[in-house]
Amino acid sequence: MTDDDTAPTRLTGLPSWLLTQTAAYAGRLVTDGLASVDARGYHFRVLATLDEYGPASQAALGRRSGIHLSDLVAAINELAARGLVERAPDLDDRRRNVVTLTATGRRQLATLDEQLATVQEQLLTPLSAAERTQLTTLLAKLLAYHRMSS
Amino acid sequence: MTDDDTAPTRLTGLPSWLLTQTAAYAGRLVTDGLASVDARGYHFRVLATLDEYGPASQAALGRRSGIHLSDLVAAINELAARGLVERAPDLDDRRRNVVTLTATGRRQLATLDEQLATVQEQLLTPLSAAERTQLTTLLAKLLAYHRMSS
DNA sequence: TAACAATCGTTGGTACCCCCAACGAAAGTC
DNA sequence: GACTTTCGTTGGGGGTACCAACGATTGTTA
Repeated sequence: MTDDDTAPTRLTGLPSWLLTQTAAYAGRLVTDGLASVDARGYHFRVLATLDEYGPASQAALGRRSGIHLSDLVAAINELAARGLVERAPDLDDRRRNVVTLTATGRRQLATLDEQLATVQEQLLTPLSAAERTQLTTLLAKLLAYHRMSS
Repeated sequence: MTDDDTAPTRLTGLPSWLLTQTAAYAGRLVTDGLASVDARGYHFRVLATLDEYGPASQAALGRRSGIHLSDLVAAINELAARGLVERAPDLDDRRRNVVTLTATGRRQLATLDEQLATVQEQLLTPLSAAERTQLTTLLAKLLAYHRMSS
């Protein structure tokens, strides 16, 4: 019956397959790591963006974090419920909300940073330091290209 | 207002972020490419697995393609509805179904192969030939490691 | 200034991939 | 014969990503 459970070469040869598969493992590690501190990917992305660029409207936040506006609403709701973020109406432009990182949010961000550092180590374990920079360089190149033409 | 729409360095520095983001682009290309010939990822994976290993039970198919048994049911339903696959009860083991690739299915697989080849080209455009093999080597290494310890 | 266009936040829905729990039916094992 | 395992199936959930539409507000411009 040859009941091997190894993948077809049709798949293992495709770069897109390798990418999405490894990304799936990476995603699982990230999701689990963040879940252990009651967070998920969107939360970190929002907090990190706020920390780096300062308070912003949801629209600007979405553009910078790459999160869809409609998904951002729920993410901010969850963050606000946890007291990590504050959402207040913008007095200068009454269409907007101003989202601000709280002190608690900044502490949580530090926790998430640690968690994610651990995850990176788990993810890249089999690679040498040189290989890791190789990988990030190549991925960054791909990302830059596709970010441009979109 | 500095309304740049570029991502925070907090994110761009994380390998897991680079991976999942590039994978997102790759996934979009794959999804669109396959959708243009009325297919999706699971379909290709099933067809390719059948082509390489021959007729098999759904359980074996799931193990080899990495598709969850519960998801495989729907995928085979869709493939069978398109006449690309045949599902017949196994006479030797009446718990099993034997899934077989049809001639139409084999032709469709060829079409999908072409589509995906195009996608690989789109995906890897900014990389040289050497860089492409570098990338696939690194990804394969990561994948092998994480497949083991799971 | 009045009409039009664009932006912002929100809601609700879709798609894909991945995973889990449970079940009846059929096989294998002791 | 009881027990366990496998197989196919159903139903559900979660996370990421996207689209369409809407009221409200702002801007542009004729």
